[in-house]
Amino acid sequence: MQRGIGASSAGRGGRVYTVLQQAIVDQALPPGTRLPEDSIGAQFGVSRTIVRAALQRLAADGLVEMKVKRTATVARPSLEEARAVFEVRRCLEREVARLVAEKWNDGFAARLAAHIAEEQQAADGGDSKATVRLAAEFHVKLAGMSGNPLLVRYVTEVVSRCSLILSVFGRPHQSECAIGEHRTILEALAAGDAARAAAAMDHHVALVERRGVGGETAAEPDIGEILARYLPLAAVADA
Amino acid sequence: MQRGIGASSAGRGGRVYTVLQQAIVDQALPPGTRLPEDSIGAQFGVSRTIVRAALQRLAADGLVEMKVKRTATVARPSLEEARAVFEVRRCLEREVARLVAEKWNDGFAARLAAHIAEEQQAADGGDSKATVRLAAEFHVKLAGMSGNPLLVRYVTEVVSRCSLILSVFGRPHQSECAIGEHRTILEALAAGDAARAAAAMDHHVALVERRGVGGETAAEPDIGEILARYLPLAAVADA
DNA sequence: GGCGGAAATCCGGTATACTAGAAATGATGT
DNA sequence: ACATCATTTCTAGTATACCGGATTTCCGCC
Repeated sequence: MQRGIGASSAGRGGRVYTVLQQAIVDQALPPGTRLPEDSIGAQFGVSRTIVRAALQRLAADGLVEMKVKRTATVARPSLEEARAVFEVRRCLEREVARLVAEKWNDGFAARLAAHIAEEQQAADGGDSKATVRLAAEFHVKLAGMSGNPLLVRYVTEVVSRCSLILSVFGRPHQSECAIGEHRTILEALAAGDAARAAAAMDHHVALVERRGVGGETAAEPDIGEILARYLPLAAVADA
Repeated sequence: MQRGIGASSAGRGGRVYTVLQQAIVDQALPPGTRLPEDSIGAQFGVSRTIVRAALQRLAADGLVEMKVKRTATVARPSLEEARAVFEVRRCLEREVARLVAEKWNDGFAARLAAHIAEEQQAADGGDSKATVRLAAEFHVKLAGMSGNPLLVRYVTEVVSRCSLILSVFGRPHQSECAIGEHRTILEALAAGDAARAAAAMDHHVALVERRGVGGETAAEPDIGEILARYLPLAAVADA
């Protein structure tokens, strides 16, 4: 599993799209980062045409913001957007759980068990980047088992956006998906209990949301307040 | 309400996108229709760059097919795709019903009643094109009332695709959305009964699917079988 | 007369040139 | 010393040129 979340289409533009998407969900490119078409094109050895197409796709996915005549930036989701995305995600993933339970077979069980083992290994090894990526892939893999390509597309999109959201609102270096919760889902599916699987999934997504966005209103990152917190340090540095 | 389903973004490319989308869901451009970038650009007085971007968006929406090095065409959904789209649509619209029931208020009631009246008027006037368009807009409007922009986007997409699907599999000139079913949904919402509203919506979408795609497997349009049906006619013509 | 291949044509993929608007930088006056 | 305005630079929007692959057309051959 070298690939990230989305298997891209066009050979050339697809590369740019995939790399950018991975970089964004991996938080290698934090929200607000400028994404000038020229420099990115130079980086990849392609023209602006290609980069532009990739950025437009990313914008459609909600991962980058493209305002007219302004340099594209990595999206900085608002709290409302975050809630909206999680709301849709819960709805979609409940359906995924239902459908996968319906179509359940031993191959699924084996694949998911292997995936969870991989997650455990990454977590044990302290590889937090891999942990986050594998957690997201768990959900996409599950969606794939529903046999519904549109559902896969939507889940992929919504999971990616959740990663971005967590990078804005979540406490850093916190594993978003408790592996145990994935195990619980797998168990419910293996038991052939669609309702329990859907409930477990719903609960899991709710927990991810709570861990990431938090129960309170948590206010937009206020630049003034942040700087104020640094004033004492500046005073020390001055002395 | 002059606009069709999607309010587009960029002034220039948005125009092309919107017009093409409308033309496709109105079945003015039947599935399989070639969409050469040059001629479309000439038509709109813009360059291929713009048209290409619009086509790419449409392709992402599942309304056009873009294979490499091949002229884009209006998508011709397969039966499996059709089922997949309806499956997701049911899931999304159930959620819409739930959410709208939660946020219900008199303004919503008035707006929906007015919309349904418009539908009735179009149906009475025998304007089948308007009837179809208004039926689709009912669902998008409802989604808008959920207050969830992502949900609106997904519902819009999925409803558009359903229109296209019905144009392939549905009997022609059949009103897809019985207006009575819309009224039933409105009543359930007005009664503040979220569960009943969700059920009514689910039932409605299921009916739309049944009317369009049909209950049986109905097999892909088999070119051989279709031609065979014409053989007797050819014999007569020969005589 | 229908079939297969070569030439001509069409058309999509990509790079690039040009324009103009936005942001950054520096100059000028109070 | 600061604010305002001019200038310069950066970069997005769009058109267009060029290339190569796909499609069609047409001609000669069986």
